Amino acid sequence: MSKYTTGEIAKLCGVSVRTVQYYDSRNILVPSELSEGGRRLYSEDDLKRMRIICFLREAGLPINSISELLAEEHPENIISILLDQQEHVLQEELHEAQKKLDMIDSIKQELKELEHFSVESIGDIAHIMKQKDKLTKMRWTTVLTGIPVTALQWISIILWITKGQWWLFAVWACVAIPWGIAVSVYYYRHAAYICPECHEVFKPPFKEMFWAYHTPKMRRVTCPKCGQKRLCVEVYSGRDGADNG
Amino acid sequence: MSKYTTGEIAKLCGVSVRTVQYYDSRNILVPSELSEGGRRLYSEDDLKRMRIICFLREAGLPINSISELLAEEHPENIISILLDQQEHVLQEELHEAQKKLDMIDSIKQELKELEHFSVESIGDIAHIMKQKDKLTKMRWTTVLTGIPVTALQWISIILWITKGQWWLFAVWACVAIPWGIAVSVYYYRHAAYICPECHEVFKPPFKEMFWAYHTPKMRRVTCPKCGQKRLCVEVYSGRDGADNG
DNA sequence: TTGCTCCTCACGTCACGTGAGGTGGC
DNA sequence: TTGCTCCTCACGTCACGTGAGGTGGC
Repeated sequence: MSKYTTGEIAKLCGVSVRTVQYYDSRNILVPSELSEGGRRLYSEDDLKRMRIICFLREAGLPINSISELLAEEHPENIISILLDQQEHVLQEELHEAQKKLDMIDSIKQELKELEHFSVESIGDIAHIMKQKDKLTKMRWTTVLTGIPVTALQWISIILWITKGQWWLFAVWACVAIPWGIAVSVYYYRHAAYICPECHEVFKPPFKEMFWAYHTPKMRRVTCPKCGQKRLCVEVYSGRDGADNG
Repeated sequence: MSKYTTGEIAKLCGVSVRTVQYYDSRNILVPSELSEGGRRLYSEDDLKRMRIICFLREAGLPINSISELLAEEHPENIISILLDQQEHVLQEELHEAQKKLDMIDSIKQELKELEHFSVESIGDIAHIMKQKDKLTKMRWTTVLTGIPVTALQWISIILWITKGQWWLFAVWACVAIPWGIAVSVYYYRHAAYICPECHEVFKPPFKEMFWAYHTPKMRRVTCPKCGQKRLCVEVYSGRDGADNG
């Protein structure tokens, strides 16, 4: 029976000498013999055991679990449980990593759209991203309730021109005016803006916001903190107060 | 200016009190004030900084990197680098987790096919899985080189029966016999078997192997260690000796 | 006075990596 | 004798979690 040294076992199993020593200290793989000088000597069976340990470690099983498994009289009872648990853990890890990757992609995207970058911009990006879903939902609500109103508008105009039926246009006006008011109030309530200079999150007065120049994502409003009128990124705001988001 | 306690900062940022204290000890978020009793008091700016830290931590950035980023005069220079690095790290993690999941699935698959399970079976599974690709390749080589030989066989038989042309069959025989020998030798050289009882990896004599009953994955051969004739799982073996795999 | 919160040690986590300083074995 | 390998401490990693024992602040 040939005997293997620590280094040989390590090389055969593709791990470091320290790892082999560590498994001894943890009583997971104790050498079957010691030389007179105190060196570890491993048997053929030890090597087989080490191969099993390394294989299970490659699947990510913690050494405690491996230790229990190898000590078990009836390993068939727990191997399936261990594998199922580990599968669960790994799927969690997978989702975690994927979530973080998505975050990083979003941050990169936002970074591109920023003009002046500072540390506080990261806070703005965080704010924008955390409220992104709600903001998107709010915008869709506005657009979707607008579709029937707009449709009614065009139909009524066409009917008025082609057939002289003005009453449908009157109906449209009766619907469109309350709708316009409701949507404006709803939008005002849930929108806030981030100042690109001082990074304040604020709500401008209704009148200013209503008439302000805007793009799909920005609006030209006055920051109450620095007093400047700038193009500010729109974000969702749960309440009327902007500070407690 | 309102001041926040450790617990308030923790709650507002969704972390533990210990985490807030830890960031102080690591000089990442030092409270801007201390009470007379030695309690940490955080300002509004501290809260903003904490939110940035937590946001970057959620993306998985290490606190050292966050610390450097926040200390930097021109963070725009390093934020992109940090994000790229982190993206790399996360993609690695993703692949690692996926690899481990695949392994676990394979182990589960092999477990189902085993009859008697013991700790050593795990070693067998490891052996089977590590050589799986090579074994598959070997089997495909056999099958693919066999296709033209078989095609020639049928064509020559049909020609002989329908048109009485026997010479193509003679050509087939001249090809098929060397091919059969070559394939058998090749297969014998690269196949080994695992005894389901004593878990020995061995090569039976050519003659026994050639005539033995077999299924696609198993062959009924005699284990040289325990001396029993059993259905043994076929594995790939690099050399003639079975021990040094 | 009573809860609640916060404070500082100080050790634990997980599977090793990395020296330091010394020695076995060919 | 000279390399090479191996030995045992013992500390470091990473971002906190978890008590212990004590105290601030309403």
